[in-house]
Amino acid sequence: MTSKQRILIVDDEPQIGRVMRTGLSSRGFDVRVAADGEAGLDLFNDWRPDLVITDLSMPNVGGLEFCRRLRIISEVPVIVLSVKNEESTKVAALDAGADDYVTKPFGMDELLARIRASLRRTSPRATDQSSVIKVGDFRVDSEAHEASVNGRELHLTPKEFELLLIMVQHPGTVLTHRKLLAAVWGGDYTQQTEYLRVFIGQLRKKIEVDPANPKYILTEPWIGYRFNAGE
Amino acid sequence: MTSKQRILIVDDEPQIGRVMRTGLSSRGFDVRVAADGEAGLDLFNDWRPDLVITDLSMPNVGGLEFCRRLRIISEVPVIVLSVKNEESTKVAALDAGADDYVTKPFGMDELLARIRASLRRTSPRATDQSSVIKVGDFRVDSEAHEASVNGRELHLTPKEFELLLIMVQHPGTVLTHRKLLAAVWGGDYTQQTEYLRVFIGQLRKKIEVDPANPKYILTEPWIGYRFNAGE
DNA sequence: GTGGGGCGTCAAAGTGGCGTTACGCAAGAG
DNA sequence: CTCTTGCGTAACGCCACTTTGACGCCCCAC
Repeated sequence: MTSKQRILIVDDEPQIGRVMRTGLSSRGFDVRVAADGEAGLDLFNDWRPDLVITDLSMPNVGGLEFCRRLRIISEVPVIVLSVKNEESTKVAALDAGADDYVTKPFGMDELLARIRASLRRTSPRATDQSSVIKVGDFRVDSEAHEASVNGRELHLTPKEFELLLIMVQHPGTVLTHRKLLAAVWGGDYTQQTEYLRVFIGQLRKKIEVDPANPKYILTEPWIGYRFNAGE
Repeated sequence: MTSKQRILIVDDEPQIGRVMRTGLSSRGFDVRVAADGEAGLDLFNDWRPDLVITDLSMPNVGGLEFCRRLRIISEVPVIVLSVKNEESTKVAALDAGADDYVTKPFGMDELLARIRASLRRTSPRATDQSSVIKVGDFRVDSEAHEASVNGRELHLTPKEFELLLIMVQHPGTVLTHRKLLAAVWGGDYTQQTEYLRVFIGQLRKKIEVDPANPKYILTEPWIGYRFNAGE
């Protein structure tokens, strides 16, 4: 699995930092908080985050100065938060190197969308928009419909591919006949377990080292199948 | 001295377009205006601007649909303007591919600062002004609507040309039926895969050495096509 | 020991995507 | 008006994939 995207928050108000930290963490980001510009620059150098969010008004090194100094050492995307809605302030922040300026109060969904937009520019393949799933020995690209095990390319038919896709999306858990059938063939086919017998068999022939003793797709009798990604 | 930076404005309200045109022109930008999404996409292909500003609510192809279709063919920075201040609208626009979202009414200075911030990200590729794309054995001039393979001039119809243009812009990647249809025929034709069968066939007859064994346009069964530009 | 149900395998029959060809229609040129 | 050119549509054969049915194996209950 690709490692989490890192976001550095620079804000001197502890409660705001905490709210944002939990909000962003729950969306799969790795988040750290610095209390002022100095600490922010230090932490940036040590931790090398993928994106920086900073408040404009801070003690010691203010937001503007922070942006300028950060821009000298990095081109990391920066989003500035502020209560000020004056045009001159926005212009100053953007010209200091900020990529975006968001006025408080703001919604978490908007902030997340602006984060996605900024990350899209600098690390196009690393955002959650990416269609590639890596788990264990497997790599599956749901957009290109490509899949591989331990680097070996697989030539899968559409149904085989969808079946594998569901499995890599739920590694380690038991997938019932019903769930698998509904996901691949649609809700009207939840009784047709014979489809699974055939297609699981073909999938095993293509992905297992020894199809007679499967290590990836395990049978859970009377229930369904369990996917073990390896490692 | 490099030539002026080009900005395309897509807006159906003439007076707004005119105001922004004069405002941006006086700051040294080369500005053109398109009245709706269709015209915007056509003008984009011909003129290859460095940045696009679009209104969200337009007749025919709306701002969201415009963003999505533009994103298929280009990574150009896009700023969306709108009177709507709802968070869900902002999120939809940003996730449709917009880089920034500005709520009307807005100040010209702020817009200019946001334009500078967006251009800053892509400015190193300022030579992208050229409308000529060279990749592998292909050379495509989107402004002159000329294309050639290994120096051999191609006589392509408009649809054939647009199809080839999308492909040379995404060499090596899988282009789904849906994407190709949306890019060439528009979002209402994403089911008409028979169009692709016919036009891909005609394109192959014109660009492939052996159309029966294509080396440039490879078919990815059930998914779409992959363009291989050749070394 | 015997029988039944779930599971795996195989192959024939059916379905549907793809490439190809042909034709009708509309728009523009002469 | 006629001719040309490009676009949309339908039909057909080929072939890969899906569906279906048949059969054997294994486990477990009886």
